[in-house]
Amino acid sequence: MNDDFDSDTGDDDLFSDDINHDVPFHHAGTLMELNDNKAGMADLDKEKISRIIEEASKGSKFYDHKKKQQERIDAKIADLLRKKKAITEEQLKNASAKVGQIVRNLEKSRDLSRTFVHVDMDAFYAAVEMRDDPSLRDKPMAVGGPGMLATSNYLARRFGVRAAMPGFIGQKLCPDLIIVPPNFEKYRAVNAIFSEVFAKYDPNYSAMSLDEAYLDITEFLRLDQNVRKPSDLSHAEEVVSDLREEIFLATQLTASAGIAPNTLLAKVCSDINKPNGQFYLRPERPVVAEFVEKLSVRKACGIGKVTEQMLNALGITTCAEMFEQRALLSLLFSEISALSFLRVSMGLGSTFMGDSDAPAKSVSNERTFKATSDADFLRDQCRRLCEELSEDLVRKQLQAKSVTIKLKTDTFDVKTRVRNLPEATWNADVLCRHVVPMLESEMAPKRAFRLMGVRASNLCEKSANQQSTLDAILKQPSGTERLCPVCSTSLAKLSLALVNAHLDRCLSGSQQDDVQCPICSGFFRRPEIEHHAATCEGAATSTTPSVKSAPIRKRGAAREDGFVPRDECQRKPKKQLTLSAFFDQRKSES
DNA sequence: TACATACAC
DNA sequence: AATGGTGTATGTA
Repeated sequence: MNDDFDSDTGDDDLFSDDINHDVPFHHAGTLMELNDNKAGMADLDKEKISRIIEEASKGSKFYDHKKKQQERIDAKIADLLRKKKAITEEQLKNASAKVGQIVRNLEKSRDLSRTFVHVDMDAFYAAVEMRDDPSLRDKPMAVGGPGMLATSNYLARRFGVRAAMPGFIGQKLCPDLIIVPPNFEKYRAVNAIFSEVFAKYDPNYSAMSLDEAYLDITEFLRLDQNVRKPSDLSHAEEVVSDLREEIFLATQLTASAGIAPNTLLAKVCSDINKPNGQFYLRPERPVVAEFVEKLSVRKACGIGKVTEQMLNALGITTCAEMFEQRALLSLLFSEISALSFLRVSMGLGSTFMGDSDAPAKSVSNERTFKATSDADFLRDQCRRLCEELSEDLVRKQLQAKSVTIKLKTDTFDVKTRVRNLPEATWNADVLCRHVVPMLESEMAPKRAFRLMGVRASNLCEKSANQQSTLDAILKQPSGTERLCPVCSTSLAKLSLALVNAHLDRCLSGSQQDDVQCPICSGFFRRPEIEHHAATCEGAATSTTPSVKSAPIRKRGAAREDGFVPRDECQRKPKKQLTLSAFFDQRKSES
């Protein structure tokens, strides 16, 4: 058992380890290589799969961009190795002493007293689809669209088909692959069910996405009075086994879990016995030390593809190696990075859970489209993005003091331009007035874009101001031009009650199937709109567009596994309740 | 401050 | 026909 967390002075072999000094870089494999850092993909024919992916990608702009990107990373690595070469023994020795002190302090801060669980639903979206369509159960399938796959079932993974892979590549890897379009309403409903189970074990559980959450079950374990049958399992294991069983009973879906004394380790552990399994890491220092020693650095949350390559170039693949090189790392990387490496290599992680309702720092809206340099299209797109962003801001009761435009060229290069606003706003027109000029100064006759995005930042909570804003609208004498702050349609012809109804609806976010009446701007369910329109049209004096052309308010198309589109992963609508309450109050006043 | 990069999901 | 969207943190100049 290597138990050298305490060793404060650097290892002697730091000085003798010249193995990698002269190796330029050795990031492994081909450019488009399969990412197999994923459950269910350990023992497949990586060579063949990578070749197929490479074949399908070669020559594309995407591929060229990846190549350029990799060249930049290689240059960074070369830089790193040059820096390493320039380090003297003297410097290393000093660094060693400093790092030793930090290690001692970190060690003193180690807390093994709490029990964290990371729960991860197995191939969540795919599992839901298979549950509801038995004909899919014995077939390789994935959830997503032709553009991008959100997740795949375990059969498909055997072919190398995985999340974040475009559908057409998936088809090449697995000609029989069935691609099922996502149904987020359903996934959210399922999530709501097993979230109740989470809440039973930890009312403060922290959801990372629709299929993943952290729980701190310390308190639950303390209070748990259940008499359990004698078994080999520890209390924590029994409890988590129960939790997974409850999830299964409630949803017919399996989950995997990791149990550990901090969130970092719990996350790693949930992957070990996936699918439908759990792994318990006993909260004892030697156990943690041994576990972490063998761990690939890539498994740690926060160490991604690029950092992994840099560490690999330094001869570091495991956490044990990372710990050995702690002095070197403290010289080559920023303080923050070096510290986080050190914590990972010591098996330290967060022992409290992130504030689940921390205020958002930014809100954004972006969309990919067929690459174009058409100025009118781009301006139009820009306006649309601003309008949708505005809705989002109003719904969240946030105003922005800065706005950023993001543009991706047809060659996949990304540019962002930010502008500070004279005053905080959520108004679509104001956003647009600032964003469009930034867009225009990036447009050039030969430059085509494939994505545009708008981001609001420097946010301030606007609950107090909200009242005055809405008051201002509502208090305008009827007959003057009143515009809805959300959808900007004129509310001039509406009675106060109808204005309220409109705002209430607009602010709380309309449902997918709702249709907005082009005449009175009210929202109606599809079955009701025909009837409503007839009456409304009869009452209206001006000529009106046909109901068929009424704007159908649609949420963005949905994906999974992080590509949860707009609004898919929202927190509980706490704010909306207050807002509705506010309107209810107003309605009763009038 | 402004912008780019890395990362998670 | 052809590689996503949302959000946070960090590095750098």
